[in-house]
Amino acid sequence: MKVKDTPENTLERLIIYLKVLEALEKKKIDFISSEDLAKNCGVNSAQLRKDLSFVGSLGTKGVGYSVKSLKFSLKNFLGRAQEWNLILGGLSPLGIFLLQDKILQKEGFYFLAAFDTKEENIGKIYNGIIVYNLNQLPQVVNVIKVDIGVITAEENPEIFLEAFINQGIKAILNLSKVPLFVENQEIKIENFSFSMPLTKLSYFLKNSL
Amino acid sequence: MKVKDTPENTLERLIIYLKVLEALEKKKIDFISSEDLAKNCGVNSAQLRKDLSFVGSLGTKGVGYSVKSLKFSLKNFLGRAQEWNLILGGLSPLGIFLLQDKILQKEGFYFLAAFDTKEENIGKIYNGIIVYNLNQLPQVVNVIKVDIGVITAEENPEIFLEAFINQGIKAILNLSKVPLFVENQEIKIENFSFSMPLTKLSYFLKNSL
DNA sequence: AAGTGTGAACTTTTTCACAGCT
DNA sequence: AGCTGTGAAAAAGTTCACACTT
Repeated sequence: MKVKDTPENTLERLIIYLKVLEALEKKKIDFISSEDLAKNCGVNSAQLRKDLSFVGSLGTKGVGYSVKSLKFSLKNFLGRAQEWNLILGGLSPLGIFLLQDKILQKEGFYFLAAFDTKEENIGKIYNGIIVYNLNQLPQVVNVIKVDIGVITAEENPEIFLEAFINQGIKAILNLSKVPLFVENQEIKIENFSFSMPLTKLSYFLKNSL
Repeated sequence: MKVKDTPENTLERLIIYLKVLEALEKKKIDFISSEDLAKNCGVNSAQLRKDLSFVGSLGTKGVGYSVKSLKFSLKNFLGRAQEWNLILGGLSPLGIFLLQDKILQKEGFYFLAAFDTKEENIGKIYNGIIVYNLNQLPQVVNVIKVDIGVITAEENPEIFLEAFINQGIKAILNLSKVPLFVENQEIKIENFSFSMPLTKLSYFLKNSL
């Protein structure tokens, strides 16, 4: 699959580089050195160059990097040159927010359907996206190609995880309160909640007296 | 400040352990071994025990860990035994969502004020939280103790960052599109956007054909 | 002259394995 | 007998430093 697997930390930094490059592009910056880009990304230039070496030989010696073409290479490498189909599980306030907001769409992530278990929510429509009963998932998966399942349920998120996995969904973003894990290496779960970065900050504050 | 600094990855895992312990407590589980807890947290038991050793000697040899007291120790260690005061910068849809939702409150993070630069937003009230003009920040900071500044601006997030730092705020959660960094080691910025975990998933999907 | 790409040195993190406590 | 806590070994990640290209 790959000569050397990209480490998790490198992957995270590559995503940061991509975002910063997008901002630089808006500022009409055409070329940048590893030194300058690194400063904008909170790393040192050796780190940045080593990280980029996982993607390829992307710069010009003596010159630096083309912002546009580096951005292009990173988007490709990260699977962000294409669009992805999402479904949502659990109609919490956060779930409804994500359906209504356009941020994810702008980045190429499209919600195609939502699922819930509470009868009163079935049939509701948010931003053109229909809420189905979770037991209708097999039929929906039959019709559309689902890439990523996003779990926003406030209660029993594992019910949605199980249903998603049973329907062959391989990538899960879990935004519920409780982190979820599976043994199966073919399935990737990303756990996130706002309390993660906030707790890092509370730890920092507690220890910086 | 500390004998040995807690590594970033350990810190992140400790936060996961805390969340999982909270879930176990709800399931009325009183005691658990490192082996079983580790399984629930997606790590191996040696990792978990080593991580916990940064917090202290928390288990009982031959027995395991008390769910309640381990949770308590972790909360204390992570600065989550106390409440924290937040202000919000930038009245985007995400910003409004965070003001209105109660998730962060339930975890001990309280928004006390919001700030924006657009005249039409000043004076609005969400969930009892008043939106001030950013130039009123000094007066507000004079009256209330602000622990964490949360940036949700869609445009020019750096304006809020600068204003927050100028007012002595040391902890920043940046939820804007572009990651922000500062040299000053006394200030801690956590950058987060949903596109981080989603891009990790798109990378995974792209490479698991 | 300037700045990339990368082996080699160094540092940090993870895993192993077992002594020691209950 | 069972499971923690932790030094020591192994693995992984970061930084250095310089050969090499433009």
